Amino acid sequence: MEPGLQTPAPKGQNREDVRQHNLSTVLRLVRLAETISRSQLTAATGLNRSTISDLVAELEERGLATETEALVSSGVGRPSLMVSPSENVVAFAVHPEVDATTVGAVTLSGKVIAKERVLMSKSPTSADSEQTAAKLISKITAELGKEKRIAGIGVAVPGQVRVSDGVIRYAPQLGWVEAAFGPELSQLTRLPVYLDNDASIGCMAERNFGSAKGFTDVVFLFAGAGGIGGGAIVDGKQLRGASGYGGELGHVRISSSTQRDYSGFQGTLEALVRRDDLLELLKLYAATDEELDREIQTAKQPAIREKIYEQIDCLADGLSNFVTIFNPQAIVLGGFLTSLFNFDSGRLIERMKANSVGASAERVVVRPARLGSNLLMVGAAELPFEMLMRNPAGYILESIG
Amino acid sequence: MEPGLQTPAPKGQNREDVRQHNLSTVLRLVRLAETISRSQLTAATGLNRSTISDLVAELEERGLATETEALVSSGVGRPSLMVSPSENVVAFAVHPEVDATTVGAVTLSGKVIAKERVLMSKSPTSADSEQTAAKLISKITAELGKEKRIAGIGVAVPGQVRVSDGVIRYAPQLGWVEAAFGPELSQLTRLPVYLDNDASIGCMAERNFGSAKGFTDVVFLFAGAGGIGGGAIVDGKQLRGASGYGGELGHVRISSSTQRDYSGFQGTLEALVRRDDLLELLKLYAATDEELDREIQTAKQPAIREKIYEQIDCLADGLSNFVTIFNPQAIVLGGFLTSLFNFDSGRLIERMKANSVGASAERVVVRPARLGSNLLMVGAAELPFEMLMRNPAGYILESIG
DNA sequence: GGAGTATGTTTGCCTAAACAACAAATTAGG
DNA sequence: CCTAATTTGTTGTTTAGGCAAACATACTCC
Repeated sequence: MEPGLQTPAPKGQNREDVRQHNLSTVLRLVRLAETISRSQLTAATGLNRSTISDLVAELEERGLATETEALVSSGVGRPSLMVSPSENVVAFAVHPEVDATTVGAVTLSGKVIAKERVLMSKSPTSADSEQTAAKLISKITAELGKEKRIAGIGVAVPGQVRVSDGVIRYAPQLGWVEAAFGPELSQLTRLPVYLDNDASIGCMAERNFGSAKGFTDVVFLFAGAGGIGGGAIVDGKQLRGASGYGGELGHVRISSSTQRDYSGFQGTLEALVRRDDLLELLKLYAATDEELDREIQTAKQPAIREKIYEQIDCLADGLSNFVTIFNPQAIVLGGFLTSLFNFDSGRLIERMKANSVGASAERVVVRPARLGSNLLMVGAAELPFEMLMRNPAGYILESIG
Repeated sequence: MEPGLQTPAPKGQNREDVRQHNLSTVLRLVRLAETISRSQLTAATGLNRSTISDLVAELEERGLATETEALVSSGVGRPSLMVSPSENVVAFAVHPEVDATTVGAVTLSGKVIAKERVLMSKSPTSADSEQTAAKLISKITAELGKEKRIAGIGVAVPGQVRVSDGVIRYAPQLGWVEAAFGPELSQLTRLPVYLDNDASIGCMAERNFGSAKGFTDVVFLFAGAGGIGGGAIVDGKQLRGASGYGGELGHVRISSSTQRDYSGFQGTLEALVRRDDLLELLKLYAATDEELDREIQTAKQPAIREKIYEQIDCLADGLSNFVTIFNPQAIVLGGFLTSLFNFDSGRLIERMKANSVGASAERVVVRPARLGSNLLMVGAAELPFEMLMRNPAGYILESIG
């Protein structure tokens, strides 16, 4: 074995793991379908009727799923019982930004049942944001029914995260370096805290509940004030790479331009597709995405339209590369990129297909993101829910009070 | 569910699957280590001593592994028995090219025990190559000992393959379109045939037996006469994408240059890093990789050195993107790219790191490929071996005679 | 050569999935 | 409305296969 090698880690499977795997599979299917009959579960898993019965019973017993009678009959035979994810299992989502901190409560079924946003003084420290988040969490907790149970906290970080220990390695807009946000928030709230990069979280959210629901191979790009973030799902799993920093699609070089992006790289997607450039041309300062979108869709001035087309072309070049590399089923565009897409999706897609390997381009669909302002809430909550789903029987949910 | 959606396919796990999974895990570990003690297997898998004993016994019974006594003792206690992959399990590798067809026989342990190359008349049809391959296979089979058993045939295709049905979709250099190479060769030989793109196969070979052995996240690039092929291993698995055409890393656009690659795409890695350009400058025509390498390493003329540096820089830009996207543990360079690497690896790596996300670039290693002329033989044989390893108890090996 | 230690082997146990038989709830058809 | 056909849920039994414990074996160290 050579140094630096990660564990080969094809761990053996014992009997308990089988149960865990099957519970996990069933719970994932239930969440994916929102509501699904027991007979559909047997068909989808290949497990025996009685085994599904047993597994669903265990999920129900643990408060993770609920069974109801079928509303509409589906033909001949005894109607099958319907299974849904429990509405009483909740996770908190935290999104620290430079001007505000947002906290939400999201159910296992993906519904945002509470959301609070607090404006922050200029450039908060990591500790500031942690305390604000902790306060909001305790406030929201107090308003939740006693029957709810908490899976944990997920944090969407605008920067690089060391997923292993929950430390924010570098968040340029916030000015945080090596901030122990995860461990500290966990100490404040006495809840398990999981962190990830905001773009990765958005990608997962759109895959699980948005425009790319159920797909196994997805590319996600999001443009906001801080540049372009990206994420990819490869064969059903988030692309992370060896140390967890993979999928930084905004920093992919697509041109010889010397224009730099917010991290200083030249000719990258982020350097060439810039929300700020359009805002400046439109003389809009501090506009929301909605305002910017209105201006773009109704733009008349040739100079502005030309700039928009230029950006669409650059975006298309970036997408070409991702199609060639990933051969995805879907590409999801969020934030400001949605405006570019809506302005002339035909041009975008045509140019994308012209410059990518044909076999891969044939089937890919390009779509705007669907989750809007709930994107990061839903996605961040997926972090603790993912932990729960990996081991439904072993994961400990915190009761309220 | 929406049309075009792939099966969510989180299949349930029944009892037999556990046995299959464990046999598979053990066999993979045995192959990875070449020879490994039973006690190391218990440690690596987490399975019980008696379970490992049982699993190894089954592998031995099926002729997939052999047990020997330890040669050197490893300290206190009873010495553990050593397990190795069987030398009697063999797969054939086929590599059809425009001027020749090569067939090899490779053992489960990754040794090439026979190799035959037949020159072809100008531009053979798919049927020509199939027949040549079938003849070589039967010739080699006759020379193999009767105790050998055949896992099947793997074909390394210089082009796009529809892995699902073994049809070659498009092989530009050979001029084949929609050629049913797999089914037809299977009919001729009465053996199972699996096909894949040559670059993907090279990637897998270097990961399993070469410079990237044991790594979980690898980028592989190979430059030959036909351009640049690439492949990636993501989280231990070959990157394929939704329809199997992913990982075409040579066609990734890295510059605004209008120079076209062999598939007509502008500004791609393949368009800018060209073996042909150097051959022309060096006035070498039809040189082997070895000859070209000698000329490159000893190049004195400024014009030539400048061209080499230019290509190194372009290669570095491509690698930057792959580092940013994949955050791999290793990048493996094969064929002509090895010569560029050896000419000035410092410059290559420095420029690569300067233009990629720092956190990902920190740890990546860049290495020349190690398997040389056996690359595609070893890699193609992995296709049937992979099938065997997925289900060691169920996969049928053909006896000779 | 005896103590200590790690591994191989054998036996019975236990978990969880499969199976079979039966009960229940629906549709279809007269 | 009643019966047959069909599908699903439920219950008790069977079985595969991993695990633990007890014992045997082969090595090192003193």
